[in-house]
Amino acid sequence: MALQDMETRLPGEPHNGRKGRTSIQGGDEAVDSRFDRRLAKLLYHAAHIFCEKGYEGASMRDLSRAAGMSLAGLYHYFDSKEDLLYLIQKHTFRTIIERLQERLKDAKGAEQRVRIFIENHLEYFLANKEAMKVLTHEDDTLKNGRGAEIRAIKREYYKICLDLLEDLRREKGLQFSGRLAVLGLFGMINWIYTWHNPRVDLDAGAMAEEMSNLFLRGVLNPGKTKRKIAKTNA
Amino acid sequence: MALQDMETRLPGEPHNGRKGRTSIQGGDEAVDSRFDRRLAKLLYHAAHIFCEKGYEGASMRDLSRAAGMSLAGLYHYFDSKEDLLYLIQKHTFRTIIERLQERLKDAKGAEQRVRIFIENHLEYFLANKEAMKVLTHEDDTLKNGRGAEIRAIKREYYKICLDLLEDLRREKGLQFSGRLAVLGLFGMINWIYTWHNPRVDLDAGAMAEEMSNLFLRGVLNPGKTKRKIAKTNA
DNA sequence: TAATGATTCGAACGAACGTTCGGTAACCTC
DNA sequence: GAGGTTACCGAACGTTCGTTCGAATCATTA
Repeated sequence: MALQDMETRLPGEPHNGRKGRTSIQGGDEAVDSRFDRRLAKLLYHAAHIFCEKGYEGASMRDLSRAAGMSLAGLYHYFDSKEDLLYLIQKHTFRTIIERLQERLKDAKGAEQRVRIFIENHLEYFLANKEAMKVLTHEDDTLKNGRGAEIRAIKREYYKICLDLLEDLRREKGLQFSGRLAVLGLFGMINWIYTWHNPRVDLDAGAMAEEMSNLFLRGVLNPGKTKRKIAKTNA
Repeated sequence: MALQDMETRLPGEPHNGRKGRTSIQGGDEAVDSRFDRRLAKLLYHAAHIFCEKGYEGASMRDLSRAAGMSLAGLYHYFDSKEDLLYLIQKHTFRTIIERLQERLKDAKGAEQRVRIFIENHLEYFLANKEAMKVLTHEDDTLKNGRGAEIRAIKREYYKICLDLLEDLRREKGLQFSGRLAVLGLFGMINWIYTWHNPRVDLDAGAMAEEMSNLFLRGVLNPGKTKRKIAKTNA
């Protein structure tokens, strides 16, 4: 799901005194109001610009230019530049988790579930490169309340992955540090935004398979390479 | 080697009309001039601030405060804020490559050499966290000439790693994509700056061993997990 | 000691920043 | 078509930005 198709803003936190969702009645599928659809387009353009110039380096004037809207007009849709980043990150994170949980529902076997985690991550990552780079690169840009909220979602995602890996460890009777495995895996799959080139590299599915193999072989195989008992080492 | 101990500025590109190294004669070990030592301290403080706030988010006034020098006084030592980032990145990159080549000199066996690569990277990374985060995080911040130069060094480092892995592949008669292996490995070891906590995590040496094991088992073990011929998969 | 260059500074420059305000146009409801 | 809300904009606000300039201080050497 791209940022353009974003769901409506939750009514919990009204914006500028504006109540949450609007235009409920009337048309058949009028779940998203005009407001919500326009906001989603703005978030999409904002993700593009934050991706290109970084959050600090991008200006609201850049966004106004890209979105074809006046500088002042932007503030009808969100409170501040910080709010903008927050909305992008929250939506992106929530969507990738939601999709993951959907896919994990009917998956059996720890190894298979880890594979699904990687595949889901890479598929969404490569299909939404810009928003995912903003999520990944502007990792600790947000401060205070908004920052804490994003960090909580991040911990939730981390925890899902950790649980999957510990299930795998239990199921196969292995020994490895869950924390190190999770973070090593995250490194592999998050680093992609720095190098992936669709004209050179595999597509998401193939990439997920390769990375899954690389990672799972590393985790699954016995630790016979311990230096002290190795005989082939100098 | 930390940024404070940085070598003298190369004479090739004088600064503000200033010639390169000075104060050659006189004292015994006067390799670094006063200028060079002061510049190195400034780069150290700058790395700290760029690390904390990001390049765009950090201001020259922040640096002037941290370094205890007036805003105008800073410009005696470098041309611009961009030059500052360039000097940090170049020195950090050159140093890590230099150290690597030193260590690779007396290393035999492809596997052992890959282990040395990882160990060197992690040791330097964790001993110089701030400069390495600036190198890693502000990856494509520099543009034009300075950016091209840093990118060239990066390619050089990448190439060293790729060659090591392809030696390994040849020596062990394996089959894997060098590009994917290099970038997967870089992901694992560069991602560290986002999570490593010295009070919780292993030190550099132990971390290098764990990551080497994880990565090497993943690369070395046969690809029996191919889905099409696997029998245990659904 | 005079002279020379290295080093540092206060003050200011113009530009760009995020945000706000008052007003206008468009839209929807009655 | 009147009235009220929503959407949008031009212009400006006050602040901060990177950088520069001329002068003052310091160290070194002639």
